[in-house]
Amino acid sequence: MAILPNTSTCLELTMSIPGLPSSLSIPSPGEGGGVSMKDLDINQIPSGGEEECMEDDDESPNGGPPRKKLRLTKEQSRLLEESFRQNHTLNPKQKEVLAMQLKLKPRQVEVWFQNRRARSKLKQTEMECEYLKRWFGSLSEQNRRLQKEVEELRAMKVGPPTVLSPHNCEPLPASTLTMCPRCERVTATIAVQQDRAGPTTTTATGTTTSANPTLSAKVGFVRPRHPSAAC
DNA sequence: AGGACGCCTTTGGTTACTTCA
DNA sequence: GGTGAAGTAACCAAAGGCGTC
Repeated sequence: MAILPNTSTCLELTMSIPGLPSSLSIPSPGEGGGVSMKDLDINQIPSGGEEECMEDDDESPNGGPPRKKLRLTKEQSRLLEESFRQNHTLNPKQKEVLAMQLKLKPRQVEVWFQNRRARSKLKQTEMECEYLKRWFGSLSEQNRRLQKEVEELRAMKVGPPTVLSPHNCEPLPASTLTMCPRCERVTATIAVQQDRAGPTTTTATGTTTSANPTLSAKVGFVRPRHPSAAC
């Protein structure tokens, strides 16, 4: 059975649905019954027509009837979601069972899982994108603060921070600061020269502190969500 | 080699919403 | 202001190609 697509009106089914009488028309929203297209379950199988849902007539190689659009029922979606929560992939047996349960073809279940995985991944990517944006924002802010601090230090005519070698405590050029590839923290030792208060030497694996808060130099940053607490 | 499977991209149908006469 | 047609965007099932095992 095939109903010619009728895209000009929503009052009639615009696709052929196995098991659905061809004369079936759907009242528009507002018409008697108050059933909207969205509420209407076009896959609802009329009594006696269940098997036809699995009818293998939608493979439309060249020349065949136009592809049909299936809309899963709420119950089917719910069950699929439920089983997706338990397992993101199905083995053939699970697929078969689920398909039987849902009165769908195994291929349909397979496709649903495929699309569902894709949606999950998209969502995940979007979340990561948001996270990176926020991280970038906080780094920019941190950078801005540090620049400001540098300005302040320069204004106070304080010499540049001296980095001491962890081995012999000899001063190192700042360019030899190394960053841990894993946690991205600077691991050099930093001595901040201070007027009057004398040098404050700290290990700069994270933040340095100083008696004078305005002279504290934050070196490196703690990347959020780092898997391990310590380097 | 070839079959099964998953991923990716694209296609096409449906629906909700907006605009305009 | 209410109404219906046309246009548009978003969503999603499905197809097809490709890589991997």
